[in-house]
Amino acid sequence: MLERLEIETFLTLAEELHFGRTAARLQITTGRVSQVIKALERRVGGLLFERTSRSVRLTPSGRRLADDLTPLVAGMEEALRRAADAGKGVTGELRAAFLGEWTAPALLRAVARFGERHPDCRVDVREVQLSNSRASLLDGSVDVLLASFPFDGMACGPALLREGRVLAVAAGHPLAGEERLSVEVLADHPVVQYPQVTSVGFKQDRTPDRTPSGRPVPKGPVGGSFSEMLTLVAMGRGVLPVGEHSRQYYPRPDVAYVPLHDAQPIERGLVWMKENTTERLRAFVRAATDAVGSFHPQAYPPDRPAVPPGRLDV
Amino acid sequence: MLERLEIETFLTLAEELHFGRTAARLQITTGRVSQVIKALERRVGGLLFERTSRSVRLTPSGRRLADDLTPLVAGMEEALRRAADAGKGVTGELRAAFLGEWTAPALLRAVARFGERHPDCRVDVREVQLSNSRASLLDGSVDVLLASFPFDGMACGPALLREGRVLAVAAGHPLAGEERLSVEVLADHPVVQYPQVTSVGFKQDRTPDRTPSGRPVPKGPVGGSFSEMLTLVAMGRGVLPVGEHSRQYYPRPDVAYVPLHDAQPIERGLVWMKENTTERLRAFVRAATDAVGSFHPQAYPPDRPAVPPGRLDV
DNA sequence: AAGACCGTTGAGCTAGATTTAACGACGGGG
DNA sequence: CCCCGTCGTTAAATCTAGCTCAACGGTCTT
Repeated sequence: MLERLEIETFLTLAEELHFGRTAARLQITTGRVSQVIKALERRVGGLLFERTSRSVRLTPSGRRLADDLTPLVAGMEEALRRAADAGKGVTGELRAAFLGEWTAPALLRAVARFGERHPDCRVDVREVQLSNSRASLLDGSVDVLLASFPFDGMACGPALLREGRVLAVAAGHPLAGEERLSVEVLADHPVVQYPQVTSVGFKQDRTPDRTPSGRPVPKGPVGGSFSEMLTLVAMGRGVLPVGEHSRQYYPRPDVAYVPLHDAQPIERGLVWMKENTTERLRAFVRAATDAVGSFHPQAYPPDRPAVPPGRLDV
Repeated sequence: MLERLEIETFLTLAEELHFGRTAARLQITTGRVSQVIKALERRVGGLLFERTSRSVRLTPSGRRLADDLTPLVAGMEEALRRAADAGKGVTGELRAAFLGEWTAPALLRAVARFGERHPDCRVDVREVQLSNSRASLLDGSVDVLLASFPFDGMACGPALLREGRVLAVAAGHPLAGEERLSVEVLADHPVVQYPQVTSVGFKQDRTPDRTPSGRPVPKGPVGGSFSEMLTLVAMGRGVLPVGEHSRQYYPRPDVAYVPLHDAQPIERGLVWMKENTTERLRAFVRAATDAVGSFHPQAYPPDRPAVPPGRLDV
């Protein structure tokens, strides 16, 4: 028997023929992919891939193994699905939530797709706030949540939404007139801070304490909610990197949005407590991925073109 | 996808319907079996086994899942075997060794069975000594070894040989006339020690430093080889617990063997470096298991009757 | 009533999985 | 021609979660 990771790594690499993309899809590092494939090859006693730093190709026995394994994996997932159906695992109820109303359409698309596939399962959709998002997962009042990555301590699926970042500044701010900015400017202005309840990883992503070049970022005042934070920006108390969608969803005459051309995109996707990763939940994640398309973690472009947030009508 | 351990645990339990035997076969603890099955059930969303402390039964969905999974696992192993064949993984050469000539017949049986299944693979059989057994695996001059458990730091297959223990004492020793003894007597006489090169786990098993009740065992002189150790016994320098086979293979007028009625049996099986667990090696372990029968770790009786060492003619 | 057997549970540890970072190979562009 | 960016590999460092251990409660036997 092979380990799950060995099978998944092998089949993914056989499909992608690229270590970096394989790693991104499996949420591991390229080093790990290399190790796993190598171990598999040592075990089998022959090469499965011919690879240079320039190309990756299946060997004949590699192709054969991939062809043999693919239907078996499909069968295994099918068997599991049947067991979950029989055990009422994909029926019953699922509580899904979104965080920030502009993401609701994406979630509703996922819910619709899931509903087609599993008509027996009731899905509850609700909204959570920045302040209670974590608690709602922890106390079980929500099973799965569409939220920004990273969401520390939770399991997460692939990214479903991706958008560029813009810097929110007061209308009269010296930077307000710029065409585009570098994230390096964060070192020169106080940055409004997210509330305490949000996770360190999240804050680090949105309001890093250092610029990429290592310069410290001055901390501005803390806001309790997103609109409160925007108000602080409008008052000139600080600047705030936000997602592009804010332009459309939070147009304010007293706030200007300037593109940050060298920032990593913001990614959003489904998160849940890994302690209760049920088959039902997996089915929902699959439905969501199929319904809205997915991105693999930064650095490797998606195979299909990005779905612009604005076009996400249900 | 399921983890390998989940699949194996589930299928083994479905077959054994007993947590203890399942754990023994998989070389894990019953607690782990319980955890894994529970996790699987949580994931599927329903019970797979109905169990009391008295009985374990498959539920309908459990039976269904087992029936679905079994052929898939078989297919996976078949695919792997084919890949190994194509990649020359089960051809080439395999170096197998025995430790103590009386175990040679068992190894030769295994070699014969393996030869039938894999005529393309040349098998070299050789003998190693207590003193160089570990080194021969480490330096790659031997791939797999039939030796006593435990063999620290090496991977091992199921036990293939099992025998009771007897205490070797000098012919004139006060204990020489006894019918049977308890291992507790070890506390009352110096015990001849195995050479330094053997592993701590092995020495602990053969010449423990405490009796089961916790009394310290006095250490006698160290011998460099088995016959040297027996000579020390004959000289009255100490006693030595050995396997029953010694009666037949090391009959000495100056040494008496007295059964230890409450000692765990000595187990022997194949050991190898887990860093190069190749498909070829696995095939050999399977062949050996099929050829000589296997025991699962102490405590749970084997399904088939033990093959007495004396009957192991090739 | 006591004891043997069995599955469960939670705390705790350690081995193994995974990451990190440095490296060498390979092409393309200036 | 050389430098730079991309890519896969590797060894060492890190840390997680897989696993064991031990205590427990239930069940059947004598």
